[in-house]
Order: sequence, then C-alpha cells, then structure tokens
Amino acid sequence: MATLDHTFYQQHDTLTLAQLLLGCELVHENAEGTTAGIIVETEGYLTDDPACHAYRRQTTRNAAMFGLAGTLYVYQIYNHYNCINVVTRPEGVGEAVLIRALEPTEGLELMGLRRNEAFKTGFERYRNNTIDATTADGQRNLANGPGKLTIAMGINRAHDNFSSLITGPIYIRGPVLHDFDMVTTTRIGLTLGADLPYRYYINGNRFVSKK
DNA sequence: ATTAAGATGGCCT
DNA sequence: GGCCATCTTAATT
Repeated sequence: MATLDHTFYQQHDTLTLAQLLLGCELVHENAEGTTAGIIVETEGYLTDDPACHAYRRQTTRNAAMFGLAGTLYVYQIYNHYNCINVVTRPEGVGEAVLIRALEPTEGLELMGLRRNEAFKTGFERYRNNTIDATTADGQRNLANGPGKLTIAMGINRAHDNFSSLITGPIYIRGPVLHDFDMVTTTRIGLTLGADLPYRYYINGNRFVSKK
C-alpha cells in the first residue's frame, strides 16, 4: 500500500483525517528493524479547541504542531510518556491527530523487546512486568495506548519530534483495513473540551485502549 | 465493576 | 503554583 503523501495530509480537515487514518498502517524502519501497526484509535485536536496544545500560541513545546501537514509532533505527557500526533493543517494553523492505539502487524518481537527494556530500565515503572509477544494477550498489550505505542515503535521526542511522515523513516501507509464500523466518542484524559466528540475508533477491535 | 491513588517533571501562567 | 492528550496496582462497591 502506498505511503501517504503531503497532498493527502493537506487535502482533508483535521477531524476527517482522524477518521481516514483509522485502518492505515504506521511504520517505523530503523537500525533495530521494522515495526508497524494498524491505527485503530485516534483523536482530533483543533486550533479553537481548549484541549489543544496549540490553542493559545506557539511555544517551543508545541512548535511542531505549526509545521507542514504530515509532520510528526511528539510531546511528553505527565513529562514521562511520549505521545505522537500527525500534524494536519497547513503551516501555521496548529491542528493535529493523536494516535492512541495500534494493532501490531510487523516486528512484534522487537516491540516486545522495547517494552521489556523499558520495564528493565525503569522508564516503565513496574520493573517486574514483562510482555510475552508470542501470546495473544501480550500482543494486545504491546501498543494499546498512546504511551505504550511510542515505546513499542521506538519513537521518542528527542529524536522524532518534527520528523516528516512523508520522507520517513516513520511514515503511514494507506488503508489496509476497509470494512469496519467506526465509533465516535469524547476524548480521554482531559477536562477542557471533554464534551467534544473528537475521538474515533474501530468498533470491536481489541487493541483499542478503552471502550 | 468502578474508583482511587501514585510515579513522573516539564511547560505555561 | 497549577495543570496535565498515561499507566498500573490496590481498594472499594
């Protein structure tokens, strides 16, 4: 399936893109190997939306959100976990789609190694936790949340903020899942804009972070 | 089943 | 000084 290009990212408004990205495949190729997963859960963040990091003005933290459509915005949540967003609108606007969960498709073993390494180093706090990527339950737990998926995919803010999804090495391939029902709900973990229905996920998919 | 609580620490006002 | 776009375990219905 073709890599999504700048035209695609620029062509649609943010909430439409949040829906169109469901079923597409996020890929990261680096020296460790290739990991990939189907996007099963997203949230839109708009420039006139009080929960959006770009709501007030551009700062060093949110600068990537004001970049070209197709830029990756990586931020730290609770200054610990990383979360990744796809910048959507033209330069200077400040809108993005948060990728909240993946159904792993490639490099599951490497994803498991990364998660287990994070437990070992204490980046993930519960040091005696381990993930067995050969079991169904282990696979479900690899990337079923925004903080977990960045670890599994080997993405962090220092290296990958401002990265271009158009040129890689992190990129998104066009839809690999087509026939599914989409659920629209309110977003997770915020108080501002909590009533806005900007969260989308694939109905019945067991890799979605929360029902 | 739902709720609470704690680790974590930079960024913005 | 306050606010978090999280995740897990423990406690409570």
